[in-house]
Amino acid sequence: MPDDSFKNKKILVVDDEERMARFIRLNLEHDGFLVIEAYRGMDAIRILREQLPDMILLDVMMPDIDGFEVLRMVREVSTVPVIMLTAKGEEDDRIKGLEMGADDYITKPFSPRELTSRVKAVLRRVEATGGGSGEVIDVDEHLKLDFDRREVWLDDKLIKLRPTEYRLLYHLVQNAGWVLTYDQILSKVWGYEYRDEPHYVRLYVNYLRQKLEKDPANPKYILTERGVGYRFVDFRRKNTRDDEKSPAV
Amino acid sequence: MPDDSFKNKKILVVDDEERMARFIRLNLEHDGFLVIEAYRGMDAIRILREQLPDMILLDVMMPDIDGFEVLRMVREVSTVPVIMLTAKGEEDDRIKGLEMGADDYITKPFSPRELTSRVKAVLRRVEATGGGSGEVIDVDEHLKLDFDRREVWLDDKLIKLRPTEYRLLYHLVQNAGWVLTYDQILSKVWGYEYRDEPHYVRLYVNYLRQKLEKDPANPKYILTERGVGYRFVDFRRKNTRDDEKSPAV
DNA sequence: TCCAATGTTGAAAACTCGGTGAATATTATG
DNA sequence: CATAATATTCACCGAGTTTTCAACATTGGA
Repeated sequence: MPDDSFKNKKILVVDDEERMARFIRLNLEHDGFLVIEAYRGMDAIRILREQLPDMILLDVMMPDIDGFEVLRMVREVSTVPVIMLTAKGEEDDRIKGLEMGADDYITKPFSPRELTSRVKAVLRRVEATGGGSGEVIDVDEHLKLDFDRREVWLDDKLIKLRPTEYRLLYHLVQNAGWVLTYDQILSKVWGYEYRDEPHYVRLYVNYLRQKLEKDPANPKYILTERGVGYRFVDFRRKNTRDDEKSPAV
Repeated sequence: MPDDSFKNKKILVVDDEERMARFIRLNLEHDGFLVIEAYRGMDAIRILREQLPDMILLDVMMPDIDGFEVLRMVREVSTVPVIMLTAKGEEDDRIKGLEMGADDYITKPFSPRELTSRVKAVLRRVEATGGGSGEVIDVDEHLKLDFDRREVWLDDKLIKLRPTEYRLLYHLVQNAGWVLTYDQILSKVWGYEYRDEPHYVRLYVNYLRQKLEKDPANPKYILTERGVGYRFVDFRRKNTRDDEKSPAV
């Protein structure tokens, strides 16, 4: 069965070796993806903003700006799924990449099959969690979020958020409807090494509630999951109950 | 950074070469994992049921039953994360494994660091995504479970579960149709040092029944197995062999 | 029947959460 | 470069929830 459910997904390939970038592009195009190539980290960031790709394939080893640095810059403005391309045997790179927010990694050299299989797996995973991006997000009639412009509007008033508040809100909203654990929030917003400081999360959730909630004591947007973490209300709620899903026996 | 967050995770190593299994065990134990060895596929399946490991390391190349066959059998009853051990260069094996539901693969030969890195990475990944298979679980027309979202629906009402109740329900449902002993439940839900506190299990089973069962005195979902433990009803095998004991409501 | 295993109740202990304010670090500005 | 403004870290408390613990009631099977 030809799996064209990913047709026209836009994929940005970042690799300084043009031969490799070309190789990847040909394979992905063969499977129906739209592919953009970039040969330097700076280009990648620019293209990310201009083209809003659905995924980034990112080589770790690059001259001027390396893959991790690019990943860091990407993650400042986007949650687009990223697959790192690492050299064989560089376990540290892979771990580091995952900790820094990459979604998966592929070890060079790899086969066309492996490439597309990983790419599709990550897209499926992300799609399932609703990793939308791009437009203004209408949470409800009062609250509107524009992550591209880094703006938060509450009843037509522009709310000023501090950087950490913004990052926290961002991750909560990107996972609206799903519970994020303290661990997850801390490692996404503060960094992996802050995993045992759940206090920060409470504090900043509190800040956000003071700024966004009509009645901060009875929050409507950021809900607490006692003993676990927090979840942003599922404002997308489009009958996720019983859509078709192949039973994975 | 001494990362002992995976301490006491139980890992089943399946490899017909005892030297290799031993090598893996020593390395994993050095990092605080509990390791069980199996040298044949059949043993693996049995141990999976008895010991409920948190992860399986599975050699592909084995005499009587090969790794893929074992993986198939594992996936029939469990979503436990599986890492395949493949020979160098056998790219097809890796792809096949991933497609069959393996979570990662490690190419032989490998270094101790690579081994533990991969194991931890997969555990982290699984932990982050709740380990669920991504589907809403329809127990019956009344009870629906969404472990991804940490939601329990009873007749379209969202049921609030406390963290321990949730963990207990999770493990019971993960093994629906199978009896879990007090020992197994205690070590999964409370930690293995609680093995002689069976009354905790009774207490929390009671809590769950109060919240989920129409008639908590005649439970339909969480069944007691006198002298052994508890069993979540085998909701996946509907209408087959219903003749055992189904008291008319 | 009797007894061990299971179910139920309630109160104490431990922990989580929201909230405040001060100390420290970072960034912007004259 | 010094200072002010802003942001983050950290310590602490009361209220409320969850877990632990113990005591008692009930059940099912030899």
